[in-house]
Amino acid sequence: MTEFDNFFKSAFTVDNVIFGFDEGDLKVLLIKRGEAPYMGQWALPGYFVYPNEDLDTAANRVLEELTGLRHVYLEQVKTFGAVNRHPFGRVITVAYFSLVKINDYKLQPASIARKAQWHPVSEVKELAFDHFEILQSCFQRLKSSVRWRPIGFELLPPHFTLTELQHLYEAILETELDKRNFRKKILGMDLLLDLDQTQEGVAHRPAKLYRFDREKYLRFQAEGFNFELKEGQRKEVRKRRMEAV
Amino acid sequence: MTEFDNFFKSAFTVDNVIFGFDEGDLKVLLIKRGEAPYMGQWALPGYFVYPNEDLDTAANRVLEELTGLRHVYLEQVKTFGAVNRHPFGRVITVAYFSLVKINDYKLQPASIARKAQWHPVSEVKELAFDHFEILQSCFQRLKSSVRWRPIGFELLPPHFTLTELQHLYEAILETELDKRNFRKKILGMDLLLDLDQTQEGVAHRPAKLYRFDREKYLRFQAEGFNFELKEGQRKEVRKRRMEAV
DNA sequence: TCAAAAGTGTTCTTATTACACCCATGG
DNA sequence: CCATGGGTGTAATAAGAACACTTTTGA
Repeated sequence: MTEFDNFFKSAFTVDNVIFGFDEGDLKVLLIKRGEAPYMGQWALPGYFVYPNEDLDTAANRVLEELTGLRHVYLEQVKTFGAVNRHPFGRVITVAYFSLVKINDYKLQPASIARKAQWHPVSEVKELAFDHFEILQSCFQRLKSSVRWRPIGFELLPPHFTLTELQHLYEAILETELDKRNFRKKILGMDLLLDLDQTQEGVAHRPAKLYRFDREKYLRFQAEGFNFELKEGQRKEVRKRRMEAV
Repeated sequence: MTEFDNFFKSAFTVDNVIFGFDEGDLKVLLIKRGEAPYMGQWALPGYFVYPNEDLDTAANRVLEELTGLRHVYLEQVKTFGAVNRHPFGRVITVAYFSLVKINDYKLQPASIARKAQWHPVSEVKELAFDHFEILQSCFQRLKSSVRWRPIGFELLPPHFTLTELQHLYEAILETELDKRNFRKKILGMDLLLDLDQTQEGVAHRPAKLYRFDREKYLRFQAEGFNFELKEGQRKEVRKRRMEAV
């Protein structure tokens, strides 16, 4: 076993791209680093994985220490391991993204959280380490995941309007969707529960409130359900597709 | 920096699910382990990542040492890091799959390759470490990737018939495709170059040979091309989909 | 009564599916 | 002349895309 000893000198971390949705914008929770390296720069929340800790556990821990949230949607995206990506030595990082209801988020007292702040994804330009690249990868993955699984709901409060849901999809997919077509499709999926309630205190006709019917979704999944939300196609861009059978 | 020293005691490997296509079957290249742990069991080719080596480089190295092949399609899939997955200590592994033209493969003299062998993916039941789980993940990823990018060609010789291509898709997607619909779609994508050649030495009408027009694909990509090959739908299974705009 | 957002149907076009026969070749 | 796989078209159905006006509420 001694022949392998030289390999047991590296470390790995998890980094967590925590997405939230607020004021019509997709946001990401960043931390202002209080220590070297990259002191003073914004970075993704992340930490070393403890020796007795699984990767998913570590990602959940990072999330919980920062936000207090548990049982949140979490997806492993990609591992980044450029040789010199970390000044302390060889450190590879496993990138995750998670989806939180932004109003559930309470700043935790942990020191790491002292300088945490939500940033619109579209406005983030630079981050510590290779975190900007990680953010890009996770955002791309979110875009694609959201079209195949009904995970968008994880970003909304339990009760939401169809317009809120549409704005969420528009923010993630970076496109505009047609209101009538969107509603037709979403309601046609039969995954939203009409709560027979309406918004209150809005200066216009109040919208109906819905919630995601998770139980029904699980049943559909068991039957081979296929959730698919396509990217909006700009009229000018003719799409080439190949679909066999 | 000493506070982190305890973290720099782990290692990471890459494991490579090398897919090939032969005799109508999707195959995976496995190695019979000649040393502990799991001596005598079939395993995925993989090795520790060297301290000065990027992850992709390591995956390519593992592939080249075993097959002699370079410049092969390679895709990172997922990182596996269960605490006790490796008996030597904390070792996480970054799983890749690669696609090779099985006839290009020549067994390399490297000792690691001494017991390498192609196995039909569908017949693999058990592997060393958590490699069976890794194989499953990579196979699922291949299934999904092959529908979105024209990577199937990587598994075929440079010149192929439409029937060969169809069989390849059928093997990967584990479904049957309709010959006429398949051809209509594939040819309609305008990505195959008719070589004005036909098969020779077959006891039936010889099929035309095509090759993948990579240059045209790159041009299409630049223009926002969208390659999409859908899963064949069984008639009995009604598909539920949601597609907005 | 106005502003603001909610809500709603139809038509057109495109893509998918299902399906069966003739063709060219080697043995 | 037969066995084998190659090659082809059309019609029916389903999904996607485009598009504009009425409704409800609070201020």
